[in-house]
Amino acid sequence: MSSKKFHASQRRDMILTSLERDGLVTVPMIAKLCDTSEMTIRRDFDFLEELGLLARTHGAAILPDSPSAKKFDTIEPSLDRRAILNQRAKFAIATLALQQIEPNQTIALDVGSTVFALAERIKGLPIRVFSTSLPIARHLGQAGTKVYMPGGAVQGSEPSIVGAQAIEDLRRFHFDISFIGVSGLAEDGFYDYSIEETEIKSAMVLQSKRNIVLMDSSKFGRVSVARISEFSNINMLITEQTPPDPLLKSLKAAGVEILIASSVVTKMKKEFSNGF
Amino acid sequence: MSSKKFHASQRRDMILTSLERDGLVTVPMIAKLCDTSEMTIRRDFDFLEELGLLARTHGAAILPDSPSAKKFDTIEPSLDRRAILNQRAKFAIATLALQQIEPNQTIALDVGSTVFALAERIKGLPIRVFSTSLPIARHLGQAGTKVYMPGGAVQGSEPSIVGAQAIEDLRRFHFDISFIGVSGLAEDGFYDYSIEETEIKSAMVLQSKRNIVLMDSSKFGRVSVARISEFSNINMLITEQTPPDPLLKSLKAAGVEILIASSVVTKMKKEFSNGF
DNA sequence: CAATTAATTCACATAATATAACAATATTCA
DNA sequence: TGAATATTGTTATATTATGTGAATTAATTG
Repeated sequence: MSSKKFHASQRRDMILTSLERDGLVTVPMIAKLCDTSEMTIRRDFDFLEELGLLARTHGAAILPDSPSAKKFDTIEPSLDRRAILNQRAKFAIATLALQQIEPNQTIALDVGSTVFALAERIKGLPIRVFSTSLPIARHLGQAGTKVYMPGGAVQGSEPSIVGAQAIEDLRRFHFDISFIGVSGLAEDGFYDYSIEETEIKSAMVLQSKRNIVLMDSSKFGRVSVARISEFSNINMLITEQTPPDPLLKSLKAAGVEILIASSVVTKMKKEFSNGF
Repeated sequence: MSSKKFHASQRRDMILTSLERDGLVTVPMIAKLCDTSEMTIRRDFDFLEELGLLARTHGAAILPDSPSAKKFDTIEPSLDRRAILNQRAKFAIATLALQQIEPNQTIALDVGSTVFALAERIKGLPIRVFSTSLPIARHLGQAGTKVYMPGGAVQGSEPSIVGAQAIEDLRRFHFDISFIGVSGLAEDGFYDYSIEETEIKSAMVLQSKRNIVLMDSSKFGRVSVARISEFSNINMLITEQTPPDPLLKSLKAAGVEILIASSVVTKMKKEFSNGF
């Protein structure tokens, strides 16, 4: 009868389909289904795990615990991957960040995967959102939350709006809180590796009552190309590990409040503890 | 007997047709079908991959994870599917559209999957691009082509910028050509199903020397909520099938030039026939 | 906590497929 | 037409995917 050898892509399709349907697949299951050796299926599992599309356990493969990664595969691969990496930490950071927001405030969201994690949790809330990030605007727009963007240019690796026009547009807005993503933290301030991005971020900071930096600990001590802001303009830093001593001292000296997010996932009664 | 050899374009057509039908084609399959060597088919696969019409894997070729489809629609798989099916038509339309562009022009790109197909082919060219579409801006930005966007709001199902601010920003620009995507064509003009979108499109039309509508034939005779423009403002319509008679007559009466894209895949000497 | 069993990894053999270089053929165009 | 160009076919070589069985690791149980 039909010689039923499938190609790699077909097998992987079948794996993902079964996985979505049943929530769990075993190696022998798929091996029989595809009429192939178990080793091959194991290698397929490895491959799909690399992409974050499934998680392996002993004896089976299950859905990955990455809610954002899978559903929104419109996200840029690079961002996508970064987001998966420290997803737990980012989620915890976003949770703390969320608690800083109050109803009917106007919030500015910068670019970056950590800020994106916050955007994911923000949807549907009664707030006004402004962002320079294309993925964030798109994601929230799709979810029914209106997002305002400045005009300007999209250019370079980051999917965000930059340039003189964007900065000028920004000046017409005022925010209750800006959430800033950064790529470096040194003793004299926060850094980013793109000059265009830092210009925007700096402008954003100036238009906000409060400025909160979101960063995961991997960026501690990293100095990038350009400085976004001195510590004195930043009111709060939310991260998931205590910064090393010299940095900590500088931050505290400048009056930056520091929140450490515990990555332990706790169940919350409501989406908010602050009365939303 | 009929061991007639096919021409390259015929083979490529057969490849794409098989691919659309089965979702996967192998080199030996097509080689037998076309009575030609496997090497030739591999070269055809390479060629079609370059154009983004298929994706190669070891041992087979599969549907590309259609950038145009995926990026436009995060949730609905059925829509996704349709986009893949019409991909060839969109590609052909985009090819003709490309030939309307000349070096150093300023081009406005509207939203929609057909316009996105054009954006995909535009990258790297020496032109200035303006767009209200988030996916297009992002895609081109990533590819190194700078894109200007208006400020405004992102809201609703379409990932694009709309609203009063966007329209105001638009008025400061002037374009050599606007490429407009539409969702309906009736005897009295072009239509779209979102009122916000039509406002933007109309504004865009007013800022352009030439206006070119890109649409595939599935939209013929479909009337949506709001009219974008009368025919008289549109200079050209590019599609892949001749519109039915009443429409055709109205279009011609209004002086709209009509280009019918042939979906036969042909090799081009250069990326452009118009001297780029 | 061994002892057992199942699952996984590893290393290697083999088959399938891809690539590169060049020869042969067809096509184009002056 | 004949030279120039592009396409196709052939072969040898490299790369990749898969299968097998032994060695290793993790879970289970008495």
